[in-house]
Amino acid sequence: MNTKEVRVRFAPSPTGPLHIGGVRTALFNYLFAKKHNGTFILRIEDTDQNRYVKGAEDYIVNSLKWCNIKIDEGVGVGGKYAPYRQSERKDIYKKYAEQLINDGFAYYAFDTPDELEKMREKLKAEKSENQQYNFLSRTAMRNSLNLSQDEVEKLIESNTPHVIRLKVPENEKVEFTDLVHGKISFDSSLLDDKILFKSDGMPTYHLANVVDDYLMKISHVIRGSEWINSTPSHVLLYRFLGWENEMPEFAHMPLILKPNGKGKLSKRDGDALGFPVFPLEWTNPNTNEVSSGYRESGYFSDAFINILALLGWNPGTEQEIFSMKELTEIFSLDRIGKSGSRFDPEKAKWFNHQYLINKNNEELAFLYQEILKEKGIEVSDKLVIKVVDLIKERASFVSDFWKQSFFFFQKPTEYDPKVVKKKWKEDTSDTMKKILEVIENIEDFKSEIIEETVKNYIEKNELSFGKVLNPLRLCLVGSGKGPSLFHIAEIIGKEEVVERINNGIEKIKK
RNA sequence: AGUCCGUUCGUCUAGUCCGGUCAGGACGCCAGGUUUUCAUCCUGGUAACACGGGUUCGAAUCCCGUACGGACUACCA
Repeated sequence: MNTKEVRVRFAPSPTGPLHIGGVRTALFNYLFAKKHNGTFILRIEDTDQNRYVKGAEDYIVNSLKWCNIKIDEGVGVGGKYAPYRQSERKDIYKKYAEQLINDGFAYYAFDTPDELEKMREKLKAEKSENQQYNFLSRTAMRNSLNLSQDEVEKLIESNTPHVIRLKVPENEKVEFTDLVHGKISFDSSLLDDKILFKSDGMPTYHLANVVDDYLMKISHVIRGSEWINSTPSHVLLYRFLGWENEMPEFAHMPLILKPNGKGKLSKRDGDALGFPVFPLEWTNPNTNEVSSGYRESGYFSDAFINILALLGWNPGTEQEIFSMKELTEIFSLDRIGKSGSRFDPEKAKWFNHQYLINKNNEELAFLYQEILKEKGIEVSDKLVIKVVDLIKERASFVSDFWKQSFFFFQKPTEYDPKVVKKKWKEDTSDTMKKILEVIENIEDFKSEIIEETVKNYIEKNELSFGKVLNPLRLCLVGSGKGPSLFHIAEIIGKEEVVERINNGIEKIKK
């Protein structure tokens, strides 16, 4: 391991919302940085003007904020190596591209899209192993390797569209050590002459990311494994630019796969998979299509982070619940797995449940109050706290609270027919009438006292618990579910209990 | 098609580097227990080393091959 300062970057392109794979990449970078007292940088790779999506950058920043992934340096916060938006660094890249040309490692290419297509078709027809622009095919193309210097100058002066390509050598072994996968090697003959500079005056990702990583003194490049195949081109760039000794270390993380089996998870999956792929809800600015987010679906951000942290990484212990702080203390790259993982919505739910039951009642009540207000229910925080305490173990999300507790706030409007059929017998009305009397006589309407009184009555009259308590629950709740009947009774109060029993006697008929 | 990467219960995974406990945990599912009910909870159960060779006293672990999966092969990142 080297001892240089850890500086890592998360470098998304603003072509749309971040999906959970992107968030995980950001998270792993962040955790690695924090673990080593390093710096986490956000760099926006907006070199493709055509794919730019309005609002995407804000979305990325907001997502990281929600996740509690704090940006030390970069877009939105600034820093020593500003600007951090590649479109604003445009001029920097040109210099290096020209340096590569002067040193014989790159060249101008004037081929039109048409000509490129013809070349590929021709090679295909010849059953050539690949149709790349490479050491073989470039000899027949319109580029500065084949044209005279005069011609090249003339073409450039007359503003002929052109690109700058990397001159990839033939038959060289290009190797790098990946911190996740170990040594990976490629034969340079299989690499294509990557475009470094596009005809629109923008660099491509390949040039820009190498230049920026070097200038920003990035120590480790942690990214998805879809980048493995272009890494040798990057290694070549570091070498040709004379930066091989300062080259960052690479760690390629396994991809997050679609749960149905096929392929990597993609932004375009939206809600098609039956679970959100985005951290925050996203409205496509072009189509106005809305895709759901984890935040809006009721996930706590700390639970969400916990879920993501364990996708493709594990600490080697049996602990599964981790705070962000714990993660920053124990995270390490060498415990990142090699194979892709599928996201399991069921387990995600379980994680949220764990976080939910560990939250304090005040916080949950505060969140639940918003829902109650929307339903036009105005009740005291004190009451909601009591309710939450009784029902939180039965929920995975705050949004589950209503169906677990509506009966605290309103009378049942219907009675579950199945339960009615099973529990409401011929003589139940009479039993309820008697229970009603018993309840009406309770002075101190506390759950323990209600329970004691009712149970005493049952025993004294040789009734069974089920025969009394089940119909009673039906009256109070409308179904056969819910927390302790006596707790419910205490919270809704004697008057309400009496009213609901009367309603039940009247409305529930055999 | 080529290149690169990968493959342990249905899913997330431990164990692999440094061969040697009935291959461990979690989610899910199933059963039992607790409960006035439902849920939670507790206990138990279900279920995996892709395949074939080799090396070895012994292989999930090392080597080779096959199969399968994935990524990449753009003037996208």
